[in-house]
Amino acid sequence: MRNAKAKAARSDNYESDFSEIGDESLDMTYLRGTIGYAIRRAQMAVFDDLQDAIGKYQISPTQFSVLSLVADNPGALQSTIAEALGVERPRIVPVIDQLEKRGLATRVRSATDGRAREIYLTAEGASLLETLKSRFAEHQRRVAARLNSGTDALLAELWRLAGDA
Amino acid sequence: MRNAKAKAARSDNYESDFSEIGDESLDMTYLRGTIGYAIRRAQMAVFDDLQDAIGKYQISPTQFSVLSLVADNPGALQSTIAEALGVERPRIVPVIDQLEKRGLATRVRSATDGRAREIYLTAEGASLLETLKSRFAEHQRRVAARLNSGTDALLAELWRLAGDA
DNA sequence: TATTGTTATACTCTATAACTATA
DNA sequence: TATAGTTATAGAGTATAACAATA
Repeated sequence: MRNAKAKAARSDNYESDFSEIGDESLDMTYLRGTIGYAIRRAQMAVFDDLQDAIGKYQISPTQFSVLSLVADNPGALQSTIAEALGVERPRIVPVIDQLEKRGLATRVRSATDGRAREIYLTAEGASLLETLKSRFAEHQRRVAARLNSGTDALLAELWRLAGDA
Repeated sequence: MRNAKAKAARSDNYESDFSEIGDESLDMTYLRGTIGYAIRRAQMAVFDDLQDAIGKYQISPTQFSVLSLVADNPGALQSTIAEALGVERPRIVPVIDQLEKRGLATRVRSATDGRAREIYLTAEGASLLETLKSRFAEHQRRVAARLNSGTDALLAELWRLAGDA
């Protein structure tokens, strides 16, 4: 399942666990040998687990990223955050909007440059982040337990793929 | 850049390479230690490279997956394809629609079950797929060259993460 | 009654372009 | 003229629900 609703409240008459015909599985030899598809399936599974871990706090992976980034970089500008996360700047606006609306973060107009907004966590935001990090640590332990070699080796390879080794 | 347009025709006055303020990079120690975020960034980079490789053929990663799957499993049903790819069945409909409209695949009503549609590649679809696979192989070589250990070891770990080791 | 494929709908993620206010 | 943030818009991608044809 890829989201909370699917797991929590799937319609009873929508789908049974097994289909009548075509339940033979397909030959996926080719796709299983491709890095792109393997990454996609791994991400689907890891994000599902993450959703289980922090979904009940109504925090998306992106929101979690921003919270942790601002915690370690208080006063960071929105454009700097966007650049660090590798997304375009308009993408960050609604993310901060949500965090601000929930009282987890605040925008502070820069004293030295009136265009810029420094982002800070509120006490509540910092507190929630600690809870989230604790849940996240459980999530990562769960996911890492599936690995054959160590987490650090996988992380190193993933960051190499990301071009930021 | 995450898509073709961004690279090909970015507006000249939209963004320069360096911002005036806030160009210091942030402390990302925490995020860089998380599997979920590392996978996300790796996927972004790998899909960017894949886009470079097959984007000019107007084929999305999902379409490529379906083409290769149908090539190795002629006559596969839409529901079986959806299940193999881990997506809901309605998701497959527009994908097959597109492939059919371009003459790359065909729907054939099953002789034994009038509800089912068997999917086959056309000669043109099979031909294009061969071209795409050749381009894909270059893409995979390029991406794999970033790795420290071998591709097979990474694939094994990714499929373990995906819960399908 | 159940299943395959489909349509309708909605929500998320993402990017681009253009606007505002400041510099 | 350039930059930070914002707004508006559009296009993927994904899921859920309900429907038509068939079983």
